[in-house]
Amino acid sequence: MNISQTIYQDIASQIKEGQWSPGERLATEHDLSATYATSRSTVHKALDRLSQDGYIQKVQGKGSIVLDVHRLDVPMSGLVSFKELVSSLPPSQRPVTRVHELTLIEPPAWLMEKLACGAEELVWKLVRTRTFDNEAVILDTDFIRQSFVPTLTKSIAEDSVFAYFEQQLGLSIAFSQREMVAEETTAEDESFLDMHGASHLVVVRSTVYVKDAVPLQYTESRHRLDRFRFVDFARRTNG
Amino acid sequence: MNISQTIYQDIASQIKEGQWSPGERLATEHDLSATYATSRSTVHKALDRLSQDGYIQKVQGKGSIVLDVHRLDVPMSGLVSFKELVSSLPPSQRPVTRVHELTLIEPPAWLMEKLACGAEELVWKLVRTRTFDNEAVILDTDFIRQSFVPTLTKSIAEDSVFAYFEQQLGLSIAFSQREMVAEETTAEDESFLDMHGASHLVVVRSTVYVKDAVPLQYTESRHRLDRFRFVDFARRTNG
DNA sequence: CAGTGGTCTAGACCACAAA
DNA sequence: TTGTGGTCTAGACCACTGC
Repeated sequence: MNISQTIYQDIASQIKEGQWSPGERLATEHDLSATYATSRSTVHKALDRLSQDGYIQKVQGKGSIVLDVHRLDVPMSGLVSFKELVSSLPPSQRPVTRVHELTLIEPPAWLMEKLACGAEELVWKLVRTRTFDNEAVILDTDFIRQSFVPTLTKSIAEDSVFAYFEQQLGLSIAFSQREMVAEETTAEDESFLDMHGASHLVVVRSTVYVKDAVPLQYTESRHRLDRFRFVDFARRTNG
Repeated sequence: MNISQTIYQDIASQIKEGQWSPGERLATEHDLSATYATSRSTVHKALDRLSQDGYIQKVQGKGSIVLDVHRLDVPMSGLVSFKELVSSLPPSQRPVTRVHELTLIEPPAWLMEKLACGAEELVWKLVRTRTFDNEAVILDTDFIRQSFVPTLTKSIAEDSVFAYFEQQLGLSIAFSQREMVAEETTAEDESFLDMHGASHLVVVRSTVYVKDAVPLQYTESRHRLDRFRFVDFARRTNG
């Protein structure tokens, strides 16, 4: 763990645990560099990230002000896997994941373009529903390149494919591009989800990349409108 | 303008203009520091931001790889005002903004909480619709603290309130918190928007803060489903 | 092995806030 | 005026890539 990361984690958890009240000022960068026996640049970098992530607000000439962080809602911004997201919920509210299809397919043309792969390369097709309160409300379809993920099982798919990628396969995710739109309900939505006659749902389409900007996975996640929620934090950057 | 910002802008515009193909490698940080007659740290910071914003992917031991940036869609991520967002569209597709209400009100309790203001402080209520292709599809309601914005006129509201805040009042926005959900159509939506009987819309609620984490404005933006679109880029952070 | 980015240092000067 | 964060420097060592 970096010095910078350590400082970030320390202060972030202090703020999350309520050791700082909103409006209070953190120790100065100068003092923190002494506390952690490091240079001010290193402290500066840590506080920069805290500011980017909404924990503090830095004010030149004044100091670093602790913000109100009851944004424990759904931190869907950033790269958070479904499993991580779910583990922040109380057990009674956790969803059930059901695997409906797990097959190797030959990618159609549109998918070959999304995944930048050839026709000879097989792709895992994974269809899952997420059930909350006995109602299936999210339909996820993943397409994963077999050249990166040779084997995939139902039990992995019921748990977390990302955890499997990172911990078992050593595949580390570099970044993702995501798009959200609302679309009309299809027959497939009707058959997998408890739609109660709703005419639309929110569709999140994303491509996940490993390093070197190589596409690993393309996912379409269809959410029933009343179960959709997205929270975001945007800062005005200095540099 | 910073050295770091200059480097960022230079390379970002080169990539946007297509001077680099996806997959190409930028000059090394060492070479760039010579080119811009600066230190490697400064170049490093600039490339870090390019990587955060999805222009490049940095790979240790290898270099900085240019990514595919046809994410010219709607860069709603980050702090982009409606006016900035619109100016990226061709004139034929630009919306018409109509001001329906511009009044000073006494804030109700829920709003006093959102804006952290007292009952004696008046608040501007601004109701606007955005019309695309002769259809009103977005209904925006803004609540703005009069203590920060003493005067507000219809012509400013038809243009851009953010530009007015920053350029005329010297109020600089520090950050914003935003939430998106889908909700049922109300009678007010029906009266202001061309809903064509749609039962739901996407509601984006946001609070905009100036420095010191002081709330300036609370906004509710209601989008007809078929006109809603959100694009996002998430990187896996290193530090 | 050489070359790359990742991190860190010890110090400098500047812009801004508060007294 | 003092103290804060913002930026930058010149250099160092490390981790990783690719030959």
